[in-house]
Amino acid sequence: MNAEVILEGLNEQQTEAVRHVDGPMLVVAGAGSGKTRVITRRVAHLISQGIEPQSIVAITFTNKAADEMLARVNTLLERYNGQDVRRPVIATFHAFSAQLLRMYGRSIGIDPNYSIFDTVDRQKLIKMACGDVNALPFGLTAAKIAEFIERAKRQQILPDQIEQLDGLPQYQRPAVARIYTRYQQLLLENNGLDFDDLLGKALELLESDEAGESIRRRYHYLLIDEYQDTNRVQYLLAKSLARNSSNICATGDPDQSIYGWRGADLRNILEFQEDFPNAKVVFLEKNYRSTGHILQAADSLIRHNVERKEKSLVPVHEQGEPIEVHECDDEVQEAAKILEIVGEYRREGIPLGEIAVFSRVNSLLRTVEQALISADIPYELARGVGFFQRKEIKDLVAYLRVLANPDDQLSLERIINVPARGIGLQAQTLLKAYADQKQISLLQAVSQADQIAELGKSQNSVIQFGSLMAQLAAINNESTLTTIVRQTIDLTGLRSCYQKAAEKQNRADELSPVANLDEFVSTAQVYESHISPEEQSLPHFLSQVSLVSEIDSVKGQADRLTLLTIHAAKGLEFSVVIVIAAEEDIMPHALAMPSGLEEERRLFFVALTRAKRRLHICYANRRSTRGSYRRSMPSRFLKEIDPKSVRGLTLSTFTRPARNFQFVINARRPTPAEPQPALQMPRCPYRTGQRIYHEKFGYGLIEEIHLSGNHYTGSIRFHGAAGLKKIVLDIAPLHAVKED
DNA sequence: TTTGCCGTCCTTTTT
DNA sequence: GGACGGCAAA
Repeated sequence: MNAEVILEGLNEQQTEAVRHVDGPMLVVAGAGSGKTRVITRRVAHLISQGIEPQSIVAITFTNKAADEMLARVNTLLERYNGQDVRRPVIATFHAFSAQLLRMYGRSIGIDPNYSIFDTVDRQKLIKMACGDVNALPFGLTAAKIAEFIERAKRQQILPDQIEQLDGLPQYQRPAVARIYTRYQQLLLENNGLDFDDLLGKALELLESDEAGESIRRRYHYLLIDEYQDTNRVQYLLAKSLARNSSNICATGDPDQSIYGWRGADLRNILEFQEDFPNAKVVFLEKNYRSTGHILQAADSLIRHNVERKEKSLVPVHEQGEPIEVHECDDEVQEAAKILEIVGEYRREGIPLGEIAVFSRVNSLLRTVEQALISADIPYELARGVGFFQRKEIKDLVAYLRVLANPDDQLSLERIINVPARGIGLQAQTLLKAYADQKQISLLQAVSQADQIAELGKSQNSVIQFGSLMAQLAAINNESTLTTIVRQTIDLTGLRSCYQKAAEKQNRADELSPVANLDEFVSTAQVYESHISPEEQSLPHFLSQVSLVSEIDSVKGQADRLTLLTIHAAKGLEFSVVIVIAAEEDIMPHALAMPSGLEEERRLFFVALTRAKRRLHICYANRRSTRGSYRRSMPSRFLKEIDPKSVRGLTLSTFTRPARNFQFVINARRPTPAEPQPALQMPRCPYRTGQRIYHEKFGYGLIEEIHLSGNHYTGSIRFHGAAGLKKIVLDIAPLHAVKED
């Protein structure tokens, strides 16, 4: 056995981390310091030391990272001993938890065929719960309630402890607690788990005597990447898993913590040494990714964070070119600028796959997308409405979910009349009542349709549907995955129904629903050919489908430009990076402020450090959002970057004599409940060109006014005022101006 | 039962 | 400016 291959090309600190075998270790790895390399090498190293691959668990942040790591470890091991070895477990927290629950869940009362309920399913269930407990807290939508429940679960708050949940108004707590309770019941009845349940139940499992111990006996070496983005439950999960062995290796970078809103707790990484007192700590500070200027820019930016452990980025590459900032009039010009920049690099021979465009928000990427389409530049976008969110795919998956988990009533309700087969709302209500009364599942009620005379005209349809499901269940028992999927598409009539719809609209492009269904078949095929026989069950496949994210589908093709949100860009690198919309209210985002300033800064830091050689940042002076234009100001972060490493930023960018202020006039449209007058906006008491006086900012000129929803917005130009503020103009008394 | 139209609401980031 | 829910008509 020759360990040289595994340690080849590593620096001193990296080698130290890779060679560490037993006991806790924390690797604090700056951006671009070869962290992934260290983890993969360490896995290979452990195996080379005779440790059983199956006893190693490596937790990654995305499925994509997991796949890549597995591929890299395999390559290393092939080079190392030339033969196939059994694989370590490399997965996300969610996927790993899902697998544990499938293997051991029975011991805590979880049926291994459970469905995983995603955000959309969850909302539907919340709505049902609201109806069931007869509560709809004022001003809260199902989505908001779902968010509160999600947060409660992440903090391990049960319904009767709801008072511990902050952010929820006192008077709404009882109602939310009741909805929460009912929601959990509904999940149980559906034999379903939501994303947070996967983690929570896995923790419960690990804390149960019998299963917990056998899991700990099975996994001896735990590696966790992106440790700075773990939440409380994940942290407890890690601690519990490593309880006996203490073989936990956490890697991460506090400066790249960008998931606070999802419950990530920076303390987990900052207090690692207190949790594991004898932990070895390794710092990786040499940056192998970016040029000096890019690092200088990123470093000077992140130094503005107060809550931070001081750390440096030491460049090994040359200075390179300064980063470039581009001022644009509006988003159209910004898009043109992107095309110009991309065109230049292409002429230099840089492949499109080495170039990426980042945005703080998804919506702005769609504007860029339009420009790329018209310029005929191939691109890849982690889209908001991903493949698995498409209607036809969700329909198909719902069928499969019912097959795998007959208790999944939610999915059954989705497809009972899709394609339309004459089982309307009335028939469905009858069936549900029948099921309730007989204490059976909805699917069982369907199979007994011949005994429900009240169904009347629909009875025959329901009977036919019942035999269809029985037929599919039989196929499910005796066929391979791909066959099941294919047969489901054909026998249920999904194919023909979408085919007809397509013919009607006369659109047979590659994005057609039918093509998507076929695409799903090949997904199943790929899955089947890559996965070990014992994992080829339908539930297993479906949980994988539920846990994939948009970023997982980004393939990084050599001939395509990549469009990403900054969050999705984490962990990736590109030769050329173009960051768009570096503007106040977008980056930092208005909704994250003011408490989220440091996380927003870290986000911008992550964006900058993805670039290897060239970095471009664009901002626009005005930008159209939901139909109308709004003034925008360059991001404060641009000011924080060391000017020596920037080109295109002039002093005047931030010190213009006149400032534009956005304003809002509170002018509520009367609600229908009010007797008078008709639904009409009051006339705006201000007009463009009007001069107004503000106590603090002096005289200003109204430049634009437009109606937006229930109020008027626009911008005012004040002379000599500093910084961007939003102010509120009260409609009455006329001309009274208040600061917001 | 299905379809289409209209009003409302929201607009961050994702496993 | 877009998605979704409710409601009315076919």
